[in-house]
Amino acid sequence: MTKSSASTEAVDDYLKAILELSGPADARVTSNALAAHLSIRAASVTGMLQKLAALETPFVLYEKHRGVRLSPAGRRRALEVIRHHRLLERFLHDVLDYPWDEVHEEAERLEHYISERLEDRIAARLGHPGHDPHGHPIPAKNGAVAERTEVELSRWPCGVPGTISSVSDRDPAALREMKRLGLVPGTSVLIEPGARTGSVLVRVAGQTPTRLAPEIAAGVLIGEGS
Amino acid sequence: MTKSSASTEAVDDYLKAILELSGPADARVTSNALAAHLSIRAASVTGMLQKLAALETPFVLYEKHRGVRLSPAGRRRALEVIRHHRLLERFLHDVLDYPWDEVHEEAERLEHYISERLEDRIAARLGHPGHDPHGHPIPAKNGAVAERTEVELSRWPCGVPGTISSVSDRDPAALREMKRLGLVPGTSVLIEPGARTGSVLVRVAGQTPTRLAPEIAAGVLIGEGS
DNA sequence: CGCTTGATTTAGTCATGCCTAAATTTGCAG
DNA sequence: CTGCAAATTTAGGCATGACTAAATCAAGCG
Repeated sequence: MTKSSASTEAVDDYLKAILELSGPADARVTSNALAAHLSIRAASVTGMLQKLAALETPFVLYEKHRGVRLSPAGRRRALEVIRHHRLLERFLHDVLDYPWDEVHEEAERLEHYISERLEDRIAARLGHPGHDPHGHPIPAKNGAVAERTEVELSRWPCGVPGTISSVSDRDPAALREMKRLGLVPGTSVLIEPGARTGSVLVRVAGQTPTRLAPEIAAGVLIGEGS
Repeated sequence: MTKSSASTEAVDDYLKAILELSGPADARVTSNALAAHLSIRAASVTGMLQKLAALETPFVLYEKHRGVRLSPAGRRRALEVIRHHRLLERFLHDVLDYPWDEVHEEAERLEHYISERLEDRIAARLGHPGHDPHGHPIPAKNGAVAERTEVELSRWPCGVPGTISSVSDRDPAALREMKRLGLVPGTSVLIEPGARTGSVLVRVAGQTPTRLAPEIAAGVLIGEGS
């Protein structure tokens, strides 16, 4: 008796993790990578992947020892949860005045529990926004996600003006630091030449350049724009 | 090793049920009553009550075969969850335009997952309301609940003007019916004499009296007021 | 080609919370 | 006071989802 669908918090988290780790190329994701990302043991991952692949409508395509990829259903659910997350962040930030370094944790919990109805109401209330407060695109209801042409900050050429596109929301301290430096999505910056160990020298228009620590710089995407 | 605190969705639901069933007199609640209220088996209730009573800080006082009562900690948590629920209902209704017969279900799910922080933001945003959209009082953060002097509609004396105080939110159809009849909290009404089988003849100021079915009337509280 | 090493899977546990079936207790009628 | 019926508890299971320890697989090296 293969189980039907339904989706728990744990399942949602696996699907989101697979989507994030597989990248735009939809590469296979290893158990180890998932275990690290989810902070659980690899053995637990294997068990779950076997279940997710054995569902009546499987959420993943799984070949033992070769990693997993999302099935269409799995991708659909993952995008739905990400949509919930980013809409919630936008909502908490815009309507309830949450500071942008605090929205992530709350959204991470609630994303699993809001109904389709609430999702729609929030989106309507916000005017169907395209991005969360950190600059990440909000998937549409049909799963469409805006193209991402941005690159990591450390890969942007020196001397070419660019615009901060998004900032990782996984580390509140990093977000506070970015805010302090004025490096919020939409900000125009120049990369200055300087010693590289992953760290980056950034200049916000008209200000003194600042050095960003590698952990922080790694979470910043930058795109074209004056 | 007795387990510490933490509180799951299931635990919250038990505590809320005990609070609701024990009434203002804080009477003991039987396993059977809980089982019926929660739509689960009595045997499952027994197991859970034993756990809730064995916690490092017990949520209930439990004597086998004699029912349970909430401990101070249990009461505190129950009131917190009810506060979440009613604040959420108010919020969904006022800020997100949910119809009043739909707020209950959504709030029932979310009440377990909102942080203290979000609770506070919502309360602030609403101006610290005292009642949910159905007229039920919202417990204060310290657990204080407004006195309830109201009585069931069927117990209100005929001919004495009263004001609809609250309407049970457990049945969406009943709520729609009440809305249709204009019987929302705050409405002034008169009870007309008429055959009683639990049903009630109500007259909203200036209108023709309507007969309320017993299931519906049972969920309505009425108090003094023109 | 065989081996070592790291990645991965299997096997067996545990806690949560629900269920059924089988005691057992309680309380009320006679 | 007895005994039955209803309420309640015990015993034993199942599903979820995590963990540890012990296989096993795979991949690169010599």
